[in-house]
Amino acid sequence: METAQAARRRRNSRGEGSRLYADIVSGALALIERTGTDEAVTLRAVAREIGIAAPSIYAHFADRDAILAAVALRIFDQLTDAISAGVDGAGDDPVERLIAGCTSYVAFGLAHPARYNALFSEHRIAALAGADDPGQPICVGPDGRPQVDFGKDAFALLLDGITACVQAGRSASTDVLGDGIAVWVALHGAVSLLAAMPGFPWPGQADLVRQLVLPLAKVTEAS
Amino acid sequence: METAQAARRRRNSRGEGSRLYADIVSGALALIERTGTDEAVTLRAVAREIGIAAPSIYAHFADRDAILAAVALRIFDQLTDAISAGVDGAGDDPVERLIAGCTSYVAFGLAHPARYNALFSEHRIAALAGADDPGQPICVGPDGRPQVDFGKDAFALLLDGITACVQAGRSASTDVLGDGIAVWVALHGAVSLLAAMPGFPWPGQADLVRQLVLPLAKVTEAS
DNA sequence: TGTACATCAGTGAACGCGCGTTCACTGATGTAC
DNA sequence: TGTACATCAGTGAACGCGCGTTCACTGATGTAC
Repeated sequence: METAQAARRRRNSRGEGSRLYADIVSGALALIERTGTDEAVTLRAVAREIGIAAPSIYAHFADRDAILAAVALRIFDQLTDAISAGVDGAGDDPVERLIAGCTSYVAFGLAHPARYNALFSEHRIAALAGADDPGQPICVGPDGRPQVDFGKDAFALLLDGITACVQAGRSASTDVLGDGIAVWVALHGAVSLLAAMPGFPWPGQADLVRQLVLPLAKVTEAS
Repeated sequence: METAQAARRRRNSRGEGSRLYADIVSGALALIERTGTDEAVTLRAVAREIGIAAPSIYAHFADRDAILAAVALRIFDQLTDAISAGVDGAGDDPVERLIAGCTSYVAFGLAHPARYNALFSEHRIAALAGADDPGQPICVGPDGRPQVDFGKDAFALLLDGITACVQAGRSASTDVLGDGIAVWVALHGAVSLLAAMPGFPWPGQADLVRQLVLPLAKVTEAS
């Protein structure tokens, strides 16, 4: 086990205390990446990682779950960027752009399983009310519990992709939201199950993505 | 937090020491069910739960992961039974039987999220070599790591369901194994994502299952 | 320009807890003679 | 049939560890006068 700790960091100057907020998130992310699981994120481990005393965390986060929620928001940004990059590199055909975005989603999840799992760990959502980043998009769900529009940007990209196919006459979808949910569910299943059962003889990533997305997004043959 | 502990259990009589094996698995399962997560399964917590001293566990399990692996095997049996019951109660139409089995899978996962999550927790498979139940189906995966044919029975039921549709002319599948994998991936995604994001406006379970399974299993209209 | 002071951004020691693991042990029960 | 003994199925105390959390504190820095 890693016992080395970061060199003591320089104290932030006055008015910049909130920079520690970002450092704590980065430290937690580094721990997740290095250990492969968010179980490694404890207050003391994060403090060790970034070279501060453990109680200093309380100035910025109510508890461990608040840290993990902030980490999840950052990872969702990375995921959204990866999808955008995949779509942008895929040329003009709307079906190929949709497939490229979905492939990027699955590739991100399988290339960074620790990060991907951290997105969907238990009780992540309800904990977000504890974080103190004022820019966080916190809202209240239909059941009155605090909720964040987690993954909204990534999901919007998916809906855009299907809509573009419909407009180009390449998808028979009459319910883009419903079909988008089905595609998202299937892609999440692919990442989750392939990561959990690496020994199973899965088909290749690219084949699996096409096999899932084309029927669920109701893609039709090119005219 | 629960501090009560089970009454001290009666010592097993000679030659029946292995009954403690089953009691440990039951205790771990009860902990998972009560707390909602397999993080609650520690050697001491399991010992408290069933009224034994913690070191007694070492006679039957090498470590915590070995317990969780045995628990997962038992849960897979429960899941398989639930699917069978769903299929058996669905009449004669092969499509409806397939849908019923898939619906039972999703319903089991959402009704028992703690149990379902325990099936796919990290590193579950590699740990199985540590359990001492002689009847355990341990084999070696293509990468040389120990592996169990986890969920084999449940997956076989799914393949049977698709095959029956093909034979009745109700599915256009030409690759039952490949399409079965796609359906399984999607069903797993449904359970996993709906459980992780309860605040999202998901469609109803029955609708979602049909939406996923009918296209992925290449089900055709009734003639 | 000097200086007292309030505030910010943390520190360091200590607490009590549950954990995995070890060790020597105990007491019932079956078995060899 | 009796009895010594080996074995089985555990126990109970103790260890060292990392954890969350508390408390009083420190030292640099900006600001009012």
